[in-house]
Amino acid sequence: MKRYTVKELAKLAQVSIRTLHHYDGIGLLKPAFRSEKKYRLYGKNELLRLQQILFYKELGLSLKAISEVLDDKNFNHIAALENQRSSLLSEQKRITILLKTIDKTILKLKGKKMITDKELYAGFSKEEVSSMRTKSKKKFGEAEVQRSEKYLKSLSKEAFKQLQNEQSEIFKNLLALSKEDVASEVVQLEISKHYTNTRKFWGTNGTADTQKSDYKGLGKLYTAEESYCQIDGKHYAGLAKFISAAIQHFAKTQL
Amino acid sequence: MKRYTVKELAKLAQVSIRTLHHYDGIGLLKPAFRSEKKYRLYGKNELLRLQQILFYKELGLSLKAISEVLDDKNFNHIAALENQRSSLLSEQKRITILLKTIDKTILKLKGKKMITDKELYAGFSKEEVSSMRTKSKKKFGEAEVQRSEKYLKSLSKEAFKQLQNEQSEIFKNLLALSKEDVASEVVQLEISKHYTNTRKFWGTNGTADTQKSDYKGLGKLYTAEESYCQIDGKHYAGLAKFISAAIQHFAKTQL
DNA sequence: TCTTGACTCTTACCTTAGGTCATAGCATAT
DNA sequence: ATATGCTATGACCTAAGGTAAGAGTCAAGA
Repeated sequence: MKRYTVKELAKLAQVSIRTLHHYDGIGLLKPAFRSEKKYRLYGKNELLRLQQILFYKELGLSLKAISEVLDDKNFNHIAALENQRSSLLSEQKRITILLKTIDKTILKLKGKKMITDKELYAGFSKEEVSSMRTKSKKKFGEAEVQRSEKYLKSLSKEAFKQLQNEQSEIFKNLLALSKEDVASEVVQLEISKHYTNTRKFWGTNGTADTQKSDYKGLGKLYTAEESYCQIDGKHYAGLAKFISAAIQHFAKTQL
Repeated sequence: MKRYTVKELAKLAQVSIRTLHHYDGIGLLKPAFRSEKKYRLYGKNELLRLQQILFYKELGLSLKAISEVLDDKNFNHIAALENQRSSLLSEQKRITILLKTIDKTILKLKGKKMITDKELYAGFSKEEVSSMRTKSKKKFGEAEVQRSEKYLKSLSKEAFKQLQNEQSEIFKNLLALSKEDVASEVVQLEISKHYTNTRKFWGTNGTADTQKSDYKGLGKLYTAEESYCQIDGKHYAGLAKFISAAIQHFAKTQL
């Protein structure tokens, strides 16, 4: 007769060893017997029972309920299943209602505040954001990118404009500080604001990755395409280079 | 400005006081201030916030997630809602699959073992069982009755036949004992078996109610309609009266 | 004024289904 | 004999409160 150790049984049934310990503890699945050294040893019957347990668990029954179903030979499994079926049905109904509610709420919140794509990319070029997203996809996967995309698009006009204004404000401050050392505290403070603000545009603020190279890349982009750091549509000589240098320093020392 | 104590707020928002304590503890909903004696006092803003909390909770967000949504003014509620929406969608999909699985399993288990109505009422008259159910409904409510109905119908042919056989066996034993005193131990032991078995037919075995009057009613029915206690289709003079008397005694002394 | 009942406070243990250590005993191959 | 791997038990942790104990507080009636 084949005997399984905890590890073997766990692997066979795709559960953790802790789970087997737990089931033993609550008396849901006891080993066929213990070795001399108290090792748990399971047989075919236990494997079978474990599979039944997992089946009922998948259907959402609690371990206690499963105990009752499996141990009461007299009682019929069908009753338990029918019971669970009706629970699942009401849960399904509940979720349907919740989905309707959530959709209505979203519509209401979006209302006329939904910003257009044009407005979305007014602060950053479409290509720039698009490229950032492509890179992000490789790092974080499709789902995460879609999440942030949704976030950006769902920003209200007001919030988006505020972001733009903040960015513009930072540029102005930096312009005023453009005779300072790029490594000076005052300049680096502004850059730190710029970094945070930029990540809000990217929809990646709050994520673990500091995006060091992305941010450095943005700095270089400023020198290559000075139009990106205009202030109120006006160009200021040397500003792009100054900001870019400050960004490189920030990335090197902070990220 | 209106101030609410824990009890008032709890009642207003239909939550427990413990919940308010908890929300305070985790910083989700702090009282506007504390009285001199440390009593929590809430204002309108807190009521409003609590309502928002409950809304999101209803949608299935964790308290932690709710904290984040409500506290990050910068962050948009829509993102959180969209997120939750997709969670709910997959949950709905999962449940649909589970329901299919459960239905298939039920069908398989029932297979050809499902007993027909004809078989179900073969041992007891349809009217009798039906009347018992109607009475039970008043006592226990619809849900409980449906549960037991399911149980009865889900009995396998084998289990059902076994019940019938046991009932028949009891009648035979009682026939053999029909010269004994109805109050004698031997007779009362058989009646006790009959009682348990009958409650299995009724699907009420295991419930708290002893169904004293129902059971006594059944005894009287036996004398009124002797066909109910035939053995293998044969009628035995006086048997119904004997059993009925024994049942009355059992009900009086045991139930 | 004292007492009683209703209310409040904090502290703490309990619930599910295990996850995640820590510590120690056992097994096996080198 | 030792290194590696497996096992055991015990303990603490999670989410969202329920339940209860013990003590302080408040308002009303005697």
